[in-house]
Amino acid sequence: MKSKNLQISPAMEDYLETIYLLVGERKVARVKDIAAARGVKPGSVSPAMKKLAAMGLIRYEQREFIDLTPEGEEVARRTLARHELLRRFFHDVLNVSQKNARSDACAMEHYLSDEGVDRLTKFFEFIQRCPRGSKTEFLDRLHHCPLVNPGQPDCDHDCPEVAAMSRTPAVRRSLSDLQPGESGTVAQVDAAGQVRRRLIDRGLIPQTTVEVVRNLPRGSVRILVNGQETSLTTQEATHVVLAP
Amino acid sequence: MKSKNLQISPAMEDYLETIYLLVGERKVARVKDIAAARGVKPGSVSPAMKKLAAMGLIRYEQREFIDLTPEGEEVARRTLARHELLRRFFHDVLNVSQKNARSDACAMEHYLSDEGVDRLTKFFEFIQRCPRGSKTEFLDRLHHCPLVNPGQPDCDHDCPEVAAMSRTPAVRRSLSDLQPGESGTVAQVDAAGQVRRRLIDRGLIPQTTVEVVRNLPRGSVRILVNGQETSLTTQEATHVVLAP
DNA sequence: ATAATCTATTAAGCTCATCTAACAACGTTA
DNA sequence: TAACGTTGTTAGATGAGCTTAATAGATTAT
Repeated sequence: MKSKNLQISPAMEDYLETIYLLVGERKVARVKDIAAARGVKPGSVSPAMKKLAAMGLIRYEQREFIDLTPEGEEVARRTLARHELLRRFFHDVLNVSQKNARSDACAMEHYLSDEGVDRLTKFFEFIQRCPRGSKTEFLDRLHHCPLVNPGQPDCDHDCPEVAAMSRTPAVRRSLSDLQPGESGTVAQVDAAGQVRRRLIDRGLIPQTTVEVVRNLPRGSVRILVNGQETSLTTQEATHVVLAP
Repeated sequence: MKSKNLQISPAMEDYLETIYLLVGERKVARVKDIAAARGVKPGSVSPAMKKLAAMGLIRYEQREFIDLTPEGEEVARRTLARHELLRRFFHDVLNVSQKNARSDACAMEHYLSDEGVDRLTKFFEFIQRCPRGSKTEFLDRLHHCPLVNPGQPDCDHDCPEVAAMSRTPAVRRSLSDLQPGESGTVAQVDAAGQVRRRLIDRGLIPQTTVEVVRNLPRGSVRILVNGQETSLTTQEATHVVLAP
């Protein structure tokens, strides 16, 4: 009696999820289909099925159709629920492309804690029910806010921030305005493409505190982010908008 | 010249991140410290350091202090930025406990796509800059909304939803009100603890369409969620609030 | 019924990340 | 300088998950 039942691994969860979906759409799951769906070879699937059968998660007789036990179905559904939750968050809330939303969700579904599931669900409940958080009131603003998405039409014709921006576009404090020793809080990374990525990758994300350590020759600054020093060109620093 | 430089693995990213943090707080990273920080044995660290050195990501002479190369530092910082982004989202936005926010972020940081990073950053920029999305206007409401967090004081004394709720608490349509053949959209899972988890795990998350297939004896219903059939007790079904 | 074809299983071997346990280098103290 | 304790390295083993290639069972066509 060897109890190998420590924890179910991401790969095994994926197998269960795949079987669940296959049974749902084609009534039966065969080794070949599972292999194709997961992008692995059939030779990998057989031993995995044995294992799942030994764990009591699938019903599996050699060379027969594969089906989930109630326990396996529970795991599959739970995994799929996490997947859907994450996929929707990335796609519907953050506007990430379907493809990336799906693949991000696919990898992260195995790691999201129960508490995370619960709170993410609450988030959707709020979006759905609070009039101030509802689709038009929050998601549309998020997706169309000209402060964050340059070129978008004004989300709200009485938004003071947007008005301030269009009247005096220069009224903003950026990282390049700080003197050595001064610090501020990042409000926005006002750049796109490579520059944006580079700045974000250095930890310059909103609500982070950043301090200018000293100015370097050749138009660079030495900064302190998350307790670590890095250098930035002054050019790059102008794209880091600070909170007032 | 064997090019083993396919992709950097999660474990290697973790090593780089750990070294980065150690160098930041103690100036030096030693094998022992890295092992302790990652919760592995020193015997696992040495070969990993060899590998990272071969990839040009760390500077490493046997038995000497370990340091990141500029390339390694870039990877470490990028990983850490993802970590912070996710951690903050879970903790600050979703109110997940520090502990879970950290561990969720720690596992997911390796899988979040560039697009996900970008959009999550945009989300924070919006929260920070849009007056309607700002801390008081959005996060506080999210965290204190009595619609979603029972027992919280009213977030806003003229919220029509909350008013409706307190005047006529029975005015709501739940899954148990549907007849076989009818369907609806989940707005909220109005339950806590085990019941909530069970319902969420079955895919009953907000914005999901659910159809009642038929009533079963013994007070159960057969439902269709995400193209799959499941059963629920009528008791459980009453906790699934549907959108009007 | 038999051959051809498809599908599933098995065995051997690979990579990754880890462990344990023996061993080597170094620094400190006696 | 000799001995000891700390730290780092190495070798060998493990386990998960995968591949490939050979083999075995089923199904279909002739």
